[in-house]
Amino acid sequence: MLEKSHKHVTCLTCAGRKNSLLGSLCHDEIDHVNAHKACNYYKKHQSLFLEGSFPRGVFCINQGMVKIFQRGDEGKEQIIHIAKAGEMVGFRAMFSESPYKVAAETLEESNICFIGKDDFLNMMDSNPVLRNGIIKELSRELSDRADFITNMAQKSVRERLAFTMILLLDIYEKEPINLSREDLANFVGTATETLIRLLKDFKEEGIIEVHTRKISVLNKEKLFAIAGK
Amino acid sequence: MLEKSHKHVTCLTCAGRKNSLLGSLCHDEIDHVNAHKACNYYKKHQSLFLEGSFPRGVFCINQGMVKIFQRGDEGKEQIIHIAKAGEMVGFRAMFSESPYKVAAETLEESNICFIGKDDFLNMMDSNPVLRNGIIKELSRELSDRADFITNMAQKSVRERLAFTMILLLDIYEKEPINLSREDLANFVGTATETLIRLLKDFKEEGIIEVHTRKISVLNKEKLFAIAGK
DNA sequence: TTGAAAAAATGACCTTCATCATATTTCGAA
DNA sequence: TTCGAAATATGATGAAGGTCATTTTTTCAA
Repeated sequence: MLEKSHKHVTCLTCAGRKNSLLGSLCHDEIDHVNAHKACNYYKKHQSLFLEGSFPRGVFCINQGMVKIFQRGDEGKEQIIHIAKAGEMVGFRAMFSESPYKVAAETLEESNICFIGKDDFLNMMDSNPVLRNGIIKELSRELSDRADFITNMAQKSVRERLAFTMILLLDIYEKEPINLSREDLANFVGTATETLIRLLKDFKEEGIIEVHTRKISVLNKEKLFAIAGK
Repeated sequence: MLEKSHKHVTCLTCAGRKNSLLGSLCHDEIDHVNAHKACNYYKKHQSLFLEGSFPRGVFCINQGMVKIFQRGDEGKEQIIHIAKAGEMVGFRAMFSESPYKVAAETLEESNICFIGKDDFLNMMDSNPVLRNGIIKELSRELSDRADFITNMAQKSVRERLAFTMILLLDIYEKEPINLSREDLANFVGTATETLIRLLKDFKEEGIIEVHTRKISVLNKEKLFAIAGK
């Protein structure tokens, strides 16, 4: 259980920061962020921002997990990305100076800090390493999304599930994957029923092990083989 | 017919530049780009770069059209984007410092200039407007790709075709859409046969008019209605 | 601990769309 | 201008996967 008070989390000791976009900050910059940011505890299934709302800054995940998704015409969610500790969320729309086209919601209880738009932009102006890191990150994500699109267009649901599970292995690391069947289906881009049937197949093929909602991968190689490349 | 010699196209008079990312360049900068860039005439179906190759700079389309695509496992192309005059191509992979994950090929004869990586990066360092324009552009594209993914996941081929035709209207402006059925299918993400059948439906419904390969939209509103939102 | 609601699972059915085969039209080079 | 190749078009068929209905399991709050 995380600390529920809005206790200040300091960037200095933030475990995720080292390898994050803010890894390049000098002491002065960290002090400034620390002084100006807001820290918040989020329950499971709490919203960070909604589609259509206007970005006021960026969210920095200290602990927890956040799904980034779009709602299609009939309200079905399409999950675009799952962000974990150390990742920053919400800066894409901020740069494009337009309302969010995606929404963000915690998947589990989380500690998330908020850095105001002006503070962040000023920091970017004065810190070329941060700036270049962000450009690099945006480019990398564009490339990931091209893959995502091609997968969607050309692969079967079974192949996409394997691909998605490989992604989730990176996100959950040693932990078993802990997503609702619905969220998993909305990430793969399929119906919940179809997803459940495929999970059963994977289970019978010895690829995964399931304990209620938690999924552990037993055979990563098979997943790669199914996902193709 | 375009000029086939590798005659130098000057940025000063380049029609596309005003509204492009390079619109903010001052005289000195334009002179510098002009002096250092290479201009090339490309035939139809000529490659700018291949998946897996290493970015050495950016391509700037003076005239013509370029498809950006990925090849899936069985060699089928998925078109991610179609770039037209004024657009720059190839800078995403350059920033991410990794090989191209997409390929680029002309759809028609084109004049395309090339700016070397170092020249371009130097310019970005010294020109904040250019820099911010690029960050904004990258962010905008990320948002477009999220839409693309959601469409792929949740819409029928018919709906996606309508959506794609709306995109193509913007790209081709007053001109009729002039893409092979195969390219169109690879943009929508479907089989060529399915695409042809749907085009026939659209024709019978009075939404489009077809002269051999050229497609004119007669009823944009219906397209919007079919595409949904 | 229990009972109600949510999530997961299973079955039956049917639509969409990919695939394969083949015919027809268009294009481009000789 | 013609011929061969590529692109476009059409038909038949089947599989993948979506939808709806129902059951079973899990979760969570009283």
